[in-house]
Amino acid sequence: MRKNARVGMGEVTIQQVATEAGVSPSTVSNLLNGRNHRMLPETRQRIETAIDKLGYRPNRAARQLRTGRNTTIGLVVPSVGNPFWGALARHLESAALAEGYHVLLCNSERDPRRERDYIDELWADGVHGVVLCSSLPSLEHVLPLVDRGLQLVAFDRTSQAGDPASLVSISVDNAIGSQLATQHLTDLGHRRLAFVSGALASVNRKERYRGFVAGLEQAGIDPAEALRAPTGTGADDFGDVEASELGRAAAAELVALDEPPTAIVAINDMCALGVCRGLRDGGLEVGKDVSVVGFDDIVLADLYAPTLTTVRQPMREMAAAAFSQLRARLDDSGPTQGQSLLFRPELIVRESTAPPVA
Amino acid sequence: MRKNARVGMGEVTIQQVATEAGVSPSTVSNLLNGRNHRMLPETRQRIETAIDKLGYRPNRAARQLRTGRNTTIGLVVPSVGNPFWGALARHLESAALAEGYHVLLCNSERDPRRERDYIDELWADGVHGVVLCSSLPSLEHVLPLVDRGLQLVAFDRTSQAGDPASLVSISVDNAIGSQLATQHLTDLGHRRLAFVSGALASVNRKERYRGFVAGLEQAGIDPAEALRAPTGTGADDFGDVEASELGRAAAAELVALDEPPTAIVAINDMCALGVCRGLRDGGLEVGKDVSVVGFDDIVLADLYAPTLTTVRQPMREMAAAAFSQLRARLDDSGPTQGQSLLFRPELIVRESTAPPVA
DNA sequence: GCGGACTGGTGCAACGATGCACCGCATGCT
DNA sequence: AGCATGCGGTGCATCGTTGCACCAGTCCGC
Repeated sequence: MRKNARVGMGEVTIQQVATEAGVSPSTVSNLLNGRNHRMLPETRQRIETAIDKLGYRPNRAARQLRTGRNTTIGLVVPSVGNPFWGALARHLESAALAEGYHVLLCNSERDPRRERDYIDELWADGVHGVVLCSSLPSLEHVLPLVDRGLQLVAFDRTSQAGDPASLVSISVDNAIGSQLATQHLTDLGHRRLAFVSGALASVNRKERYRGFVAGLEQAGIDPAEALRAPTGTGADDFGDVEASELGRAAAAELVALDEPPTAIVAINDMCALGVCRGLRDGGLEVGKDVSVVGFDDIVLADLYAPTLTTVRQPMREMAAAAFSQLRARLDDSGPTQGQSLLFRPELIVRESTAPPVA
Repeated sequence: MRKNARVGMGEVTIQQVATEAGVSPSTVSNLLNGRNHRMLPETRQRIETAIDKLGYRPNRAARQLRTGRNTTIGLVVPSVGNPFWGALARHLESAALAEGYHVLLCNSERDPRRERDYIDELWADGVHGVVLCSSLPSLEHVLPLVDRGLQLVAFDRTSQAGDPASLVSISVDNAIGSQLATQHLTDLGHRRLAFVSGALASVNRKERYRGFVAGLEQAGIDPAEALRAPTGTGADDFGDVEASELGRAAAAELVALDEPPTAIVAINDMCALGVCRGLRDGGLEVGKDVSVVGFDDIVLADLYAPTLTTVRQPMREMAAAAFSQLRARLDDSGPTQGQSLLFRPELIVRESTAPPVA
């Protein structure tokens, strides 16, 4: 038996496998790492039998220490409590699993300091590839590690001028998405629209607003006449539940106007759900008195009452792309050039939008 | 400079710090591990300066290889895409972070094989503590590793007779929760209730049903008269979005009855949302014609229209407990006894429940 | 019968951090 | 003088895996 005294400790080592199979550890290692071109089939067989019998699993820490490689990637999101990020986490993990990679989960809670600390920790863990969902316009807080070789994929954030050269950016085309949403509303006959969002602090929020404006212009509506809510939102309006609270407050504001909008474009689905709630509080019926469009197409969009018209982000594909980009850079270890992937959004029409009543 | 040729590789070692500070690696290690009772303040200072200057972070792989310890715990959930599990992931990660631990995320997608493979992988990674959210009544598929020393916390699953002795179970008291929900409905005057759920395959589903029955009995209603939907649900009805689909189908069934129920207890919130949708499809108004109660209190319960009356699970506290239990067992490395923690659920009354119309 | 190639493996020195055993020196006690 | 004790550190073997360098044996060609 093993000499280790602790209850049934079962860390089987390559050495034990080697002994069991009557070969040297090197040979076992060779087999494990596919260097088996010059190995007798019977030797191979013996080793495999020994591995099965002992239930051997290579120790990752030792392997990583030796090779410097590893099969863990980091995922930094504002909060997995938010269904949108939850969906990303799920699909990313799924893509990673298919290639034998693992995902280390980090919730930044939208705190830049936490975001940065996490990336430091990941680096210390030997994680060299991270999918970062940052709300911050600048990535300078992680630049030192990128210089040291950290591979970074920015998700839900288009690339910016100051970004590191090696950065990969993955995002839906926010402007187009918003424009599709807006166009859908104007096509239905709406002329009095409102855009609901917190401060346009992040890149993609700005883009979405840009798409909204473009959509209006296309329909011959003066963007200056369009509404923005909630007003006086220069402050920190981040958060998840908060997004819906914000939508609700915005809706309350809009309802109180002399001439309320007949259609509302919300910055995302959570916000849109809040808007719906706020409208209902104000005695209006969504999908009848007022139309509402969201963004993201989270699971609940199709569950809500009324079901929510929204702009879908192809999450599965985007997550898969994030992983494969990361993986390619991790493997080749060559100084690959950064790039930007913009996915095409899709308008999903449901019940929350309809022609204006008047 | 460093001899490593790869672009600006920045893996600073303890040796470099030692050289920089003019001491031996052992001394640096001593400081790092709090063995600094016999160290000149100035020596300590020199080392700290060197660490800062070089931006040194201990290599976890090396540390783990040497000590056998590590600060990563595993989390296996059916799917983080589901807001309920997303919330758990978030809170668990938060509790772990506070103590310097990390969370490795695994989506089992409710596949027992995947669940087991993941736990194997985690073990190979040197992860000795796992929070497992299994839908399976039996844990035998992970028993071998538990015997080898794996610390397991079962979440959202009360302990069972066949469970390993060291297992910690954390769950809300499902029976009480369901009973509270049912009692709330009978207090409102409802006499004709239905219970909506997929197959009562898991432990907590059975418990919830038991609470429902208990609630009925308490109100002097014969449980035999209560309805169950959807009918003929012996099969696999797992999944997330599926839960809502199931609720919707069940609602359709119930609406079609000669004497439809006036109140519905759903197995969880996602299911309840589906029920609401199905009722709406059938022309009934939730919170007026029919009352609906959910379970979990996911974020969307308070956003839905109408807002959902539900039974809240104290997720933050439960997640914190899961982590601290795990941590205690990981640190002491003593053969701690297993235990079962049952949290008190709380009924959250919102708009989806009201007295019956008739 | 000697160089060269091939075959099926093995030896060994790392990777970076750890922590026990131990060191030389000074001081105290009897 | 003789021994213990405290101080501020250091030396070294070790964790499990890896992969280059190397080896002994056989076979071939000239």
